[in-house]
Amino acid sequence: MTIPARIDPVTAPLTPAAFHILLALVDARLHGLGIADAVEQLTDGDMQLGPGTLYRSLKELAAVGLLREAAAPTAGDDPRRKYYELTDPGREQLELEARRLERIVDAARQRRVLQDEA
Amino acid sequence: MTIPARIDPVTAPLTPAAFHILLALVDARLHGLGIADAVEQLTDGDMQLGPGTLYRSLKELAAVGLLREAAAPTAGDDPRRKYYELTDPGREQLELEARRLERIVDAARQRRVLQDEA
DNA sequence: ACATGAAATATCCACATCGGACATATCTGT
DNA sequence: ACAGATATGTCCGATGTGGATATTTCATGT
Repeated sequence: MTIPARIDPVTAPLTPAAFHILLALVDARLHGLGIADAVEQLTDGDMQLGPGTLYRSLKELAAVGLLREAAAPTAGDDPRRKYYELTDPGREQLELEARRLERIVDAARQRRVLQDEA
Repeated sequence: MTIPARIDPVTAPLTPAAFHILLALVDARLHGLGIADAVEQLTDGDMQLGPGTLYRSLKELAAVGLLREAAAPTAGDDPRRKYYELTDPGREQLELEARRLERIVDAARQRRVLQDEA
């Protein structure tokens, strides 16, 4: 399973894959492939989760309690699907990581790397 | 040397290490360890470049022309130091990556992941 | 009802990235 | 001259990623 060594809430940089998965689950309960699709849309196609990264990440994120399996949102749903939802710690970590990225973008702004565009 | 496979300007996500190195060089000509220090300050200690990542990244970034070696800024400088400066393509790539990160942060904001703080 | 293709989950492997250990050379201060 | 700090560089093990592949189950057309 290779449980991630760092659950340390202070340093804890989430992997890009983990971050995007959690972000996709903020306001929607989704299943594996639904998450992959959501992530792709969310990033304008920049981030494409292969099945390897996708299911490994889901397994590990569930193992450390940042998300959990959840019941299907609708009744007659495809029973093969496994739905996931964010946990409270998951949302915390997501927020931490988002702030970390925000600081990076701010640093780039301070150095005028992001020019204004039309 | 393992020249990076992707110099593709469209998709081109810079590695975190490469991004921070280029960012550190935006308004300062620095040498290797100086870059590592700058990156650590820039990220509030989040990102610490080990010598492996540092010198490997510098070599590869120079090889693909995103930065170049430059003369020492001051005269009586430690001759062991190798200074680096950004190239125009380097600044372009930096800007692209910064924008990519900005989009991610925006997505997080839209989903109200970043709560206001005091 | 049945065959066919799509959807969904899951595993395996090869590759890229990373950080620390280690090595070597040179500078600085006492 | 000596000791410790500074600086660059290489090597290796650990981690993260994506594609190929496998397997099962669902949905669709005839």
